[in-house]
Amino acid sequence: MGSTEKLEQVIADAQRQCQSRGSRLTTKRKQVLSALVQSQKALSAYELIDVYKAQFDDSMPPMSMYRILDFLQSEHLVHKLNLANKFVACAHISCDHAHGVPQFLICGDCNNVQEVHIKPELIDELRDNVKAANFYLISPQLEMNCLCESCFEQAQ
Amino acid sequence: MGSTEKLEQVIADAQRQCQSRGSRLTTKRKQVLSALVQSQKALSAYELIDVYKAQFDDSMPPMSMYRILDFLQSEHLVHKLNLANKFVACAHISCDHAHGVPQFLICGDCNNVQEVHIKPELIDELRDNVKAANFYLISPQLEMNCLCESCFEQAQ
DNA sequence: TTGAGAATGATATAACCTAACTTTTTTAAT
DNA sequence: ATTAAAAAAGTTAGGTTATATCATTCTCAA
Repeated sequence: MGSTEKLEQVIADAQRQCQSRGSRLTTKRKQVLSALVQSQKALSAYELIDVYKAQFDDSMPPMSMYRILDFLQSEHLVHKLNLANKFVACAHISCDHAHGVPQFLICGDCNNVQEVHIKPELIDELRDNVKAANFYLISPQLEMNCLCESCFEQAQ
Repeated sequence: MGSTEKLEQVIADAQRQCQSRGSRLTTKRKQVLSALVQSQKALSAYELIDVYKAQFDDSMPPMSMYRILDFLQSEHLVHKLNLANKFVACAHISCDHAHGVPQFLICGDCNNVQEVHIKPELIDELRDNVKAANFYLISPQLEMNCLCESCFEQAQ
């Protein structure tokens, strides 16, 4: 599957998911998601504004971008990486299986991001830690400060 | 042990640790650490400036606060919580055992923080995930979005 | 077709963080 | 004690990230 078809597939799936949840993937939201899906790395809201400007020849105020990103996060189509204050498209929009807990490997140099899955048993253990401390887990997303292969090699 | 003695103990231990590493826990650094140790919750750099002002009747520019926080982090006396853009004193300054990987449970309502330890086997598994993706782990600190017991009960 | 709610626009500003240069303080060698 | 080097802290300025608030436009269903 070429990258264009893959993008279209992802957008179509996102569209369907929103419909089934009674929310609307408007044109702007679709454009922002599309830009993020195409990006090879995590982007800040302001970087995304620049990409949006370039790609769609239209401006977008920060407020709107943040609102759209909030929406996409609430639909689980986009994740915010707090380690980097940047955003990535969910890597599993077009997957069948239910989404498990994501573990994000973030390259501190180039902001390249890998989204991998975590074994449920592992999550259970983390949950046990939480419970033992009398806390209640809201969202178990994990983010880890890494170097990707090429940045790691350059650092040697 | 009362809270005053505990504080003094922690500061003394921090002092010793810095000395043994050839770094200096200056008066200002000590004051900032002390304020953080006494705080029941995570504080932002600017909140910490206010606390510092109130407690020591002295002002501190943001730049200085960030520098001091950088220093304290490099000495492993303070952790930055990226989920909240806030800082906490390490909960194990006065512990004998080597510091394992911390897992931070952050109450999204009141910013109360619990620092717990993670089983080494669990970290190993997370590391395996990283390795399998051809990434190289830099820092494995985990942060989890939670509610503390009392905020959880209030939300019901 | 019209009214309610959702989405977006516009403006302003708050909150977080760092670069770069200056001054002060500390340390260690003379 | 004196002084040069290094470390810490001060100062100024500005960049990045994020949100509050009110106004306008769009969309959908009654």
